[in-house]
Amino acid sequence: MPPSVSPGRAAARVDDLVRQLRARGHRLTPQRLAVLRVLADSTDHPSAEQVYQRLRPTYPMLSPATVYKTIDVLKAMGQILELEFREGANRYDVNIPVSHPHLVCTSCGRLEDFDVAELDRLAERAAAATGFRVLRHRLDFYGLCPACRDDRAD
Amino acid sequence: MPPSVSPGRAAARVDDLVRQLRARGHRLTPQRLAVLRVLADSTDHPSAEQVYQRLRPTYPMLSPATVYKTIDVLKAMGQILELEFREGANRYDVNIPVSHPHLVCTSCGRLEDFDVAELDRLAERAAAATGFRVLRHRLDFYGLCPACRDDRAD
DNA sequence: TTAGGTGCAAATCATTTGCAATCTC
DNA sequence: GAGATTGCAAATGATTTGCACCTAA
Repeated sequence: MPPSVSPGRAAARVDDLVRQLRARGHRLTPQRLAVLRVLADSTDHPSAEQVYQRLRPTYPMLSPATVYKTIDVLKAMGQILELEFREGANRYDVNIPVSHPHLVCTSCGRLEDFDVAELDRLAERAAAATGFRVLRHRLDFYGLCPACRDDRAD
Repeated sequence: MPPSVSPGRAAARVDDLVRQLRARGHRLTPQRLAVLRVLADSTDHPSAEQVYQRLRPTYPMLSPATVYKTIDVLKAMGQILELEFREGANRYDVNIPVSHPHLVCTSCGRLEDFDVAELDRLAERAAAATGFRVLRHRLDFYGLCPACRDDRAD
């Protein structure tokens, strides 16, 4: 069973997203609502494929393309954070849709948040030093999570 | 004309890589040497395709697969840093083959180094706080480089 | 009624791989 | 001469897209 956020918070986030979709003239289909619910309920940064797999038992008619298209709409609204990976699928976070650091286990794929207060200051410094207009960032630490570290009997 | 490092430094790096290849029992073909030279001579973090294009005039017989395979060997030796991008090609740095921060222009693809002294400390803090064994990291700031910022008439 | 949405299947595109021919050592 | 390397072409795999049908508003 994948980890989830408190039911109340997830529901509130879904309501929030539904309101924003409607405000943009989007429709609310059962498939789209189901995708929103899975995303809002997850803390493990699922891939599109994982969202699809979690919904298949309940929505056998769902297609992967619909999951991707729903994610596209959320991206256009700036309401989902996409973590791109060339090998393996992209991972998503609809609960904290702005740039923030992560720890990534290169063995099992576990992906968790990690707070770094000074990041914004670093971004400002980078902008000032180079003349770039910095709009977002990505800070990932890659390695082995506790479980995978122990498996490798160190 | 792509930016390049000082001829002496690039040549020394090529010599270094050639030595390491030989030590591992690899052979030195004209194609492979040419790829090493382009990589060592570049500061703009070229993609495999860009390496291929830069060599085509001089080595019309070269194939993209050979560029990829040479990069694979360098990866196995830990002598090249690979920056993965899901959309667009991966970018490479053979001159500083360890994790270090970058600024990335999302408009023109410009990619340059940026030093952040406190990063190692942050990595240690992340490791201590979560139990992960942190092996490498990635810090990218995304935005508009000075030229692209001005183009958008702000 | 009518855009927007869905789902299938085909297309995309950087990268990888199988394999016969060709080189380096 | 042996084994690594090359280059072509086909395969891969996550994601995107075209399009006929459907359905929420």
